[in-house]
Amino acid sequence: MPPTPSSSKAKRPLPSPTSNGHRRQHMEVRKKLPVYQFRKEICELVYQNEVVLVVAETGSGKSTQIPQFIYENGKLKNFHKNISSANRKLRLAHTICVTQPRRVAAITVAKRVAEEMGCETGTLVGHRVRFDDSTDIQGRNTSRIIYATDGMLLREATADPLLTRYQCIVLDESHERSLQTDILFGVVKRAMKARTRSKYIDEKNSCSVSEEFEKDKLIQMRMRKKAKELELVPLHVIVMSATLEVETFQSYFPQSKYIKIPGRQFPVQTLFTPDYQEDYIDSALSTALQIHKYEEEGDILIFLPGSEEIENLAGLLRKYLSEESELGRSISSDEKSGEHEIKKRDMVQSIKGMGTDLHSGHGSIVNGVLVCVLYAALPPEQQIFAFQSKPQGCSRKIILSTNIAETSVTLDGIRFVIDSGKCKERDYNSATGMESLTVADVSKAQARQRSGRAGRVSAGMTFRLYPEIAFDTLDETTAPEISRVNLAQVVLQLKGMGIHDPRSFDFLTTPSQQAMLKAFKQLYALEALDDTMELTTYGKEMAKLPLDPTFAHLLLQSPKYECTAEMLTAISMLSAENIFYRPGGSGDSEDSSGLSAKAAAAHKRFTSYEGDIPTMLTVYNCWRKEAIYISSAKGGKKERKRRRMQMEEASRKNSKSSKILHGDWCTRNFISGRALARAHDVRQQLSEICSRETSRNGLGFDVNVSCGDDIVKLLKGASAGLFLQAASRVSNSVEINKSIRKDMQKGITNTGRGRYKTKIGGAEVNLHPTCSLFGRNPPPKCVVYTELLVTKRTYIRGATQIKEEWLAEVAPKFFR
DNA sequence: TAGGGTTTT
Repeated sequence: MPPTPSSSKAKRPLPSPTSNGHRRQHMEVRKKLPVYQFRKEICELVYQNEVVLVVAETGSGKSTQIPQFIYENGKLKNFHKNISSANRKLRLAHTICVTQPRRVAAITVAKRVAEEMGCETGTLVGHRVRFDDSTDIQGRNTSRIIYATDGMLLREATADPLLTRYQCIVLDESHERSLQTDILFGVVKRAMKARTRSKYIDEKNSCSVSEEFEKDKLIQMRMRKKAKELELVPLHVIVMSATLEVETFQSYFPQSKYIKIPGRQFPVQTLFTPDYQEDYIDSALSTALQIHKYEEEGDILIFLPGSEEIENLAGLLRKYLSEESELGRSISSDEKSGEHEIKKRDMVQSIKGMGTDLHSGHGSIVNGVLVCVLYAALPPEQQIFAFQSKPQGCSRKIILSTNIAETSVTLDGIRFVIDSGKCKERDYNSATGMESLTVADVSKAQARQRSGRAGRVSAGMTFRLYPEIAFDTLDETTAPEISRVNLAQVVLQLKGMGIHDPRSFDFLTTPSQQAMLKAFKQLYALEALDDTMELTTYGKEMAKLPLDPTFAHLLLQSPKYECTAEMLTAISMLSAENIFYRPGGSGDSEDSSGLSAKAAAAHKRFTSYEGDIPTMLTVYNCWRKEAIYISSAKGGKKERKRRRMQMEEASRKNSKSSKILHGDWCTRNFISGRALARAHDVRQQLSEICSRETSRNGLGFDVNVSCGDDIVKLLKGASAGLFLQAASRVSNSVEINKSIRKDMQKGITNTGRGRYKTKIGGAEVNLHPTCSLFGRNPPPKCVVYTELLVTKRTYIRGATQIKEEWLAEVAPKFFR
């Protein structure tokens, strides 16, 4: 059996659950996993210690097996002998919660474990992710092993900081150091300290003396008292990590014990280039062609930083593969016949039944090689080529991917990895408050992770497009996300949990004080915090919303401007991934350039003169009017089947009307169906929270208040919500006139310029080309925006036109 | 005028 990382467990064909025979079969498979031999040792460690660190490489089976060992061993349950029968009835602290950084992993691993245990998902084993909670279907509290996203457990901790339901928390994939996992570390430690029966050694006690810190100590004492009253059993924590970063975790949990479990990987030979490469695209191209020429079989995975590089290289590969083969053929025939003519023939064949009319370029075979691209912004229909097995007549697959293939998805059959050594990295400058996304060197850990992708099916090879001395200079690990983002939402979240001073929160890696301060300032400006940095009533409302503070404020301002229904839609759409699908590509194939024109034309009908907020409304409203969609957000298999039938029925009924199915509507309009569906789900969740009574932890306002066609109300609402992010056009007349004259000479009539200066901060920014205002002539004098990001230039996105004088009206404290 | 890695509530 090849080693398989956790997230793909459920993809393997499995016998159907429930029968004893099948359970036995599963048992055989389980016994072969490296982790199985350690089951007794693991259980003993967990039983005797409150924190256990498990270091296990890919393919050990840790994610699926360890929670089952703990459950089956049952020793932890013995703690319950000591608790009162009343609490036993409450079923407190019976459950094991395993957190995952990604939704898909939580769902698929839960499914796999349920199959191994011979039950349906949602019974003994369940998953809990946003919009999809299988543990909620058959009455609460049935699941004893819950796989949840770490964000979901974090939300739960807001209402229940003691994590009363759980006896054991397993923090999986800790080495990834995602924002949510990192916060969860502190939250779990807090609950553990309150529930422990032994004295907790607190290494942080001596270093902080702030008043808030004293308040936090008081709260900790109260939590301890409550835990005692509830007779809560001690909380056991298992930290699972794939790489050896034990020291970091051990100094964080000084009382922890640690166990190392071998993984199951085939050996991967690593090759470096002798010198630094000037152009990694060119270098990747020749490496891939050489592998293809000299190596018998095995698929190739190439890691590149972004979609642009990927589409470029894909175009080059297709071109060279067809030409080289032709060239090779003509040279060999040349030797015999002396002919020099290189025949040009169309070598590109479409795979029947796989491609859509739209994007056949992505799934095409060139001389027996399937070149496919993979990045998150690519619609799922386009991504499938990378996952499907090779079609007939195809001997090799070359996949070009971003770091999505590092952790988020698994690809089968990879024997060769080509690593550019580059990735796009998000960073945050707390001095300017600007986020950036730029090409950076990968870390050693990342490079190893990439190499590992070649050793899943058999021994593999990895080709690093940089010299070994360059590898030695790389950072050991990537900086944790918490040190690279705007912390406003983190601070709001911690405040919402009743942590008075987030600066003294027990972080695994404490973010910079400057970044913290910046977040405080932003929240203060939004009036979420008062002069004493205490959460205001308004701040408490903001914390109830699963949104960035900017969007939370935008939504909470909407009732005042009578545009709640509209803002709900706009925020849901803007906080989703890219709604508009723009077929990428180098433009070297006619196919792709024609497609981007088609997409642009399709998008044009949604474009509003006033900018992105009204544009998003138009897309959503058109979709509601023209497409048939039934949400599949909640419910199990049966429920989904029922909904699908409902949708087909609706489609039949609507056959006479102009309504079409969701998928067709999205394809026709070059809209990402997944993003739109998600936006719809987000909208439903937000409006549920908004309309729920305040006594039930809601916000208690009418979500149906609409401004109708009164766009001024909407734009004023946008001004009030986004006043911190306003910018006015740079009107350097000399400069503008010069460029207009130049354009006129070139015959360009569209002389609109989208250059702005932010009202607060005074940064020079540009309208991002994906803004609906991009290209408007003349561009608006003043805009508000939802995002500011530095890539090749400093861009604002989500821009909407406002009137400058409104700012004084909506935020008099800031503008006069 | 010219373009965004990945994730989550």
